[in-house]
Amino acid sequence: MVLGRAEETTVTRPQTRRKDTRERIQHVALELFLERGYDQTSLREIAERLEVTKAALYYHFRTKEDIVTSLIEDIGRPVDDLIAWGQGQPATRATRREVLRRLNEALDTGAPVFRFLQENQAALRSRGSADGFRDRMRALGALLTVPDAGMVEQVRTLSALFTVYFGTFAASHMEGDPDEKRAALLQVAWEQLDAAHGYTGEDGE
Amino acid sequence: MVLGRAEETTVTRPQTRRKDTRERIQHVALELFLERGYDQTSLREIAERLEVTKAALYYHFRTKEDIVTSLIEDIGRPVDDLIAWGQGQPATRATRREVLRRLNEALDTGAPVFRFLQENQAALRSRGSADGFRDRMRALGALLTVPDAGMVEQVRTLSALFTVYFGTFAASHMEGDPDEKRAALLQVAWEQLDAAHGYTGEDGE
Amino acid sequence: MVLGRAEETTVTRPQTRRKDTRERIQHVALELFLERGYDQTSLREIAERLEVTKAALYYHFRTKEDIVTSLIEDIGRPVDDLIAWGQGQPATRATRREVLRRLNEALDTGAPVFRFLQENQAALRSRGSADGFRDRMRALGALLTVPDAGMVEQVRTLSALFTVYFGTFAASHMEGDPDEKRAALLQVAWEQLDAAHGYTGEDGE
Amino acid sequence: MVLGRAEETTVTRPQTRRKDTRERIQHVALELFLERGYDQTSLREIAERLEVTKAALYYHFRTKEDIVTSLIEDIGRPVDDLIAWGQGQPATRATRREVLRRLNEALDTGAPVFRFLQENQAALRSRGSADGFRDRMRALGALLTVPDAGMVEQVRTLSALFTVYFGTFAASHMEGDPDEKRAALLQVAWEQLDAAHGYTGEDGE
DNA sequence: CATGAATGAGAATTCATTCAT
DNA sequence: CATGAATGAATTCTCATTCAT
Repeated sequence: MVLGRAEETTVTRPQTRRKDTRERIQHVALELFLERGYDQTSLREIAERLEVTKAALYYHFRTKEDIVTSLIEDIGRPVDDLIAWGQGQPATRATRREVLRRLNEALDTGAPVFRFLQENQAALRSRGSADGFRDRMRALGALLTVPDAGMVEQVRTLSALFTVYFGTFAASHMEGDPDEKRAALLQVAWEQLDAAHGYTGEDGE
Repeated sequence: MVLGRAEETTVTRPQTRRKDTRERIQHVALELFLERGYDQTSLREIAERLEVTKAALYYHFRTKEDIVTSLIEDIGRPVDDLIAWGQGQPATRATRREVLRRLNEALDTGAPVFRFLQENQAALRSRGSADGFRDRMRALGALLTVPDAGMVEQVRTLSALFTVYFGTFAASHMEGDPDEKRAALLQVAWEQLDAAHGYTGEDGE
Repeated sequence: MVLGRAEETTVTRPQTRRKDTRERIQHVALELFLERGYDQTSLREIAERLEVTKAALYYHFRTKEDIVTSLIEDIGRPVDDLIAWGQGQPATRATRREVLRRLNEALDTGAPVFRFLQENQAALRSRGSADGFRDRMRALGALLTVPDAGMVEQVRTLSALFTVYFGTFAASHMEGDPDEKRAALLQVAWEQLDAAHGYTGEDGE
Repeated sequence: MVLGRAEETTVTRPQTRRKDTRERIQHVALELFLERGYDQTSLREIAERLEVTKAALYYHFRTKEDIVTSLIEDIGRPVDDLIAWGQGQPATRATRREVLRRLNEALDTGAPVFRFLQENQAALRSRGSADGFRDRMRALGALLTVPDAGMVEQVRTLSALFTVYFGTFAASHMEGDPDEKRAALLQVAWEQLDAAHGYTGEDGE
């Protein structure tokens, strides 16, 4: 988008030994993984779009899976941090609201990778790449509930999580201002959270 | 060669196939697609698990994609019916509740295929197999909203749909009676629906 | 098409679905392994010389190593039989002589495979394919010695084994009648055996 | 070169390389060639075990084959000297005995390289690296025979050579004192030599 | 209905080698 | 002396698909 200007003059830079090849690979790989799916995306395609050779990819990543792993790590860390933070806080309404708010925020940044994980679950499962991810989602869920919650309360909590999580993906297909949409997701999720915990607005926790 | 005659008395089950082979293929294919992902599942594996040859699969299905298509059709029809029914009804609270109730029900039966679609989105997209599915989800969403709804109301509707849809998958990992879980999902989704439409329990629509 | 009679002159029979492809692969593979070494021989080359596709090889053998394994088994069995036979016999001079005689004979038939094993030891070791072979040689050696033999006696026995074994390979580069060469190898080996066991021609065992 | 000053105080051994890097490469290469075979050993592995980069190897050796060539030359020269010496001597019993004695000695020193050549014959043949070696063995054989020898005599000579040559490798797997084993090999080989030339211990040559 | 044999295309990966710095 | 980044060519292997029998 804001690239523009410099773009035009550079036509023949394939030879330019770049520093950022590793990141460029991650970027293009994610792009293609989203377009065509993980399994459908061959390293040849990634290399071609980058105008390097397949072997160059192998200089930077030991395997195809390694590329995916590096991608996941980048977004896994923020979520891990969030979980760690949440576990260190008292289990209050404020904490739960903050957890959802931060998740809502993290999803905004890492949306493409999250979507990739979401849409390629089966492909990644066999490779164990995304298994850690499922655990993280469960940990987040745990932060939002109370242990002795009834089934309906649990579902309401789950529902709040889904609203933020899946809502982010669905929202990208909806019209409207992105920030406004995000805010709406969070608001609704918060309502569900309050419903789950029987918070009516009168009594605090 | 000299089979014929002895056929009926045969004790060795290999012959048990015959007419229902087509369904057995669908069954095993779905099983493997869920275990290892669509792309990761080769026809060889399907054939092996069925104890037939690859070539035998080609007698029943023209291509690998055909298998998936047949699978989707089986569950697509119920959803199509649901959509058609919904579109023929007045846009009342009762209709919307019934739409969710039927979806909740349909998911119970067709859960494995839905999950397969869910987890293999990326793999199927390229082949156009599941695109029709996304459309169906959108059509369902449309049945639940009103045209001039605000963003928050839309999100609440979406949230209701997610609760039923994703909740079904998540619930399979939760402990508790399946029927009770299903009922809880529907109840929460209905609440969200009412919230989306500002229904307070006093005035009907 | 016009196969039958014309068979001999046929130039274009690639399409003919043959029965003996498996054996033809083994044959050509061994040929190439001997010419260029195991690692240097690619499946592409084997396929080309056979005028089939690489994939055809994989129909008949699961891996490249499997080809080698199948080759070794063919000659391993005769040697195993020989060892088994030897172990069932009393440890007399006659038995030892017979062991060498049979080895001399087996080598004549399986010479190419033995030579292949001999010249590709390092290449095969890592794959564990030929390890069983080393064991067999040792077992043969054991059949020829007595437990309490002195070092010099052991060396003489070893020497007899080497004469038959390595002599067969070296002999192929020497001029002269093959049968006569084989007989000479055996005669010398027998002499060494007698020397090893202090047999002078007077006293039997 | 410009290292100098800091040189002495260095504690971190990585620098310990320097001048002897070439030899260290030869050493590690031989080690790996023996462990995994020539073709199976990649320059990457050699570099890794040496804790240098692949490119560093190329500073010392033009190609992978050059490494092997340098290795062979190191042991080829002693054998060449031995051949030259033998050819300059009268074809007496004493000369032949001395040839075997020196070979026995040379094998002791250069055993690993000899073994490498022995176990990688096929891999090296295609590259012509070891062909010179086969010639050398033949030249040695020629030094031990007389031109008009009968077949059995020739075999006995060959046998003497094999005893020293292959015996050295086999002996490394046998228990006992190395020097004693070597002596035994030479003794037996000498006996075979005498047998080949009809030397009974009465009449000299 | 089903199989045995085969193919053509393409995948991931590895290797020896190069060269600007 | 040595490295980091890259390449071109090859390799093993897998897959969906075909077809004569």
